[in-house]
Amino acid sequence: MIDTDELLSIRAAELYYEENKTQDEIGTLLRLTRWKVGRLLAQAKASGFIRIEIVHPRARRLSVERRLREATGLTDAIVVSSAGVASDEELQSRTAQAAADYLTGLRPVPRTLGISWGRTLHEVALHLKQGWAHGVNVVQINGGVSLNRRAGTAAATAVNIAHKAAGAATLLPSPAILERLETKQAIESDRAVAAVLNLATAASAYLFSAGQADENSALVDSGYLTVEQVAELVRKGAVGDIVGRYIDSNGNIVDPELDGRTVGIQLEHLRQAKTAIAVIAGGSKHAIARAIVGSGLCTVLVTDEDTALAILGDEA
Amino acid sequence: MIDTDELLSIRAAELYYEENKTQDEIGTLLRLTRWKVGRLLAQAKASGFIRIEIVHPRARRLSVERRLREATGLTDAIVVSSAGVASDEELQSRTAQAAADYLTGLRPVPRTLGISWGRTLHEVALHLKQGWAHGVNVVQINGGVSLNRRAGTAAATAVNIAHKAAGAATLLPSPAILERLETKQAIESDRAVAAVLNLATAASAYLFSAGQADENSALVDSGYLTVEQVAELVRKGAVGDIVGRYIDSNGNIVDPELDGRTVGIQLEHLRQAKTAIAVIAGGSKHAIARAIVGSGLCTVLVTDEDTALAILGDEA
DNA sequence: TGGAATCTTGCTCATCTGAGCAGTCGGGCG
DNA sequence: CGCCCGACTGCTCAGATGAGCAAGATTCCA
Repeated sequence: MIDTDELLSIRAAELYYEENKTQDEIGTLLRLTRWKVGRLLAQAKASGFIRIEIVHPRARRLSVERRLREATGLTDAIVVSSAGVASDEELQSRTAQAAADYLTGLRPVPRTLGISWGRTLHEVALHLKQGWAHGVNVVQINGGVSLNRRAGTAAATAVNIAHKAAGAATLLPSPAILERLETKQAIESDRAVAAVLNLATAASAYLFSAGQADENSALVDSGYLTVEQVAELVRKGAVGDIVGRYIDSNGNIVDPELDGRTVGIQLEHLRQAKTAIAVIAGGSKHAIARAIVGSGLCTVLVTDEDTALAILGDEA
Repeated sequence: MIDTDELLSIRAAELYYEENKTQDEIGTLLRLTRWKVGRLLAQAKASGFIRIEIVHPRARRLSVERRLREATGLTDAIVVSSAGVASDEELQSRTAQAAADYLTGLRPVPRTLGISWGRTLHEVALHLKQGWAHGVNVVQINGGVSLNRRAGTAAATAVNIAHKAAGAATLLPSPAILERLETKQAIESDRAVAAVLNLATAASAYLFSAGQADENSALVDSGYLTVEQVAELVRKGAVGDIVGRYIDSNGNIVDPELDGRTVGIQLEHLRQAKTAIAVIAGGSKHAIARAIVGSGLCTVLVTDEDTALAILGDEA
């Protein structure tokens, strides 16, 4: 009987959703009352036999967002759908778009926005529309790329975002990581750099991404770290970096010595920020995303469905 | 504006389907009238952004069935959903189940059912429930397996189906293909064999599957044909076999000489049958399925979604 | 076997939704 | 400049649907 009911609910669902017949008609066809049909349909939905998917690059997964907010205490969560996505690039592009949308709708509009740099942030900048805000000043919160061909992308991102919001960009004129602690301290005490760091500390909102801890890290690409150094960090428990600082799965600094040579705001500062928006997408960033959210490094997370589910622990 | 509308329709769809809010509530949230929301939703559906799938082993695709009936003139078409299917075995099992269901519901109940044999038919027999009908006699319509370890499955299938319907099974005591034409003629003129063939010709309904033309064919497995012989048939245009007879994509016999040595009812007879149910599943049988349906060799097709779409020419 | 507890069924009623229609807006053309 | 056509909007109204309820069926013990 229970088996018969299940089969009936499937037949009813077919007629209802595929043939869009009315519950009444289905009742006639299946020799049931329309109430029974309604109940079968409800049962089919409850059992998860009916899957409704919104297939669109800008579709979000509100139910996952809600679960994330409830499970983690995030102020806000934006989860883009992975439905019908072929490549990781597509996923990152969708997520960047969503971050741009979120930033555009953010109220109150931040007077000063602290940003990191990287491929993701660059893409967010691209997706922002001219005039997305008026008079938002942008300040870099960690040392930029300056060692090789990538020189300038960090600056470009900040300038781009500021420009589109009719605001000014303040760049942090410093490498991300210095070789010697003394050099780092010297740079930080330089008046120009110190001023930028002060501004960064006073930002009304932060926007940043994160990097996975492997040979494809942006810090390796930029020449700040070697593949071997990253491997060593992984051995020590690193899952990825955020504003240039490597953390483990609990959100703790993995290598204090290295961290001491890294220029930018402190993680503690991010933890206390009122608005800290993390934008993280892609299969390789599940671990770092989980670490960031788990240790309260952001108040808002913009990510893709798979990453969100990984954070929630629903391995699918 | 058109872009804005699309985005709005996605937002509305999220709220409607994921959060199941009422159109009214969505209207309030999005600052729209509820009629506008209704229209956005309709638009989202029409644009195909909303995909509703019924995920269940016994789910059917009624819309595809209808298209198939209309496009081919089949009396009936049963198409099982491929949603969430991992393996070809799963697909074949679902299809066999559907065939069993169809047979059980078939009206008028056939007095005599002519069947072929093979993995698919065997599985259909397994899925039939004890007492699926009362007093249906089963007769084999083509020569059975008898050369090797598989001996007996053909007979078992027929006996099983008949037994579960409280009827009698009549076996065709002959190999499928004979080496010499004379032997075949001799066998056919044997009184016992001729009687069975007569009975087969008079069956009120037929149920059969089909085999693809490659080295995995059941006829190769059973030792009736060698891999080389099948390869040769393919060269001549064979796409598969039905009741032991190889046909090309137009439904014509590929090798008349071979066909002359094959024991069983004629294809012409199947073409004229009032009820001829073909059960065909799996990616490797698209070509033979298309040939059978295209040349009117069956009046009812039970198959999987992918095969059905292949027949319709919607390469997905 | 009796009887209570639970589940199922068919119903009423309130709400939700889609079809169709008239008023309104905007843009193109005389 | 004004008129007309088409698209869009908000509405009425009827049909479709879900919540809640009471009666009937079923189960499960004692």
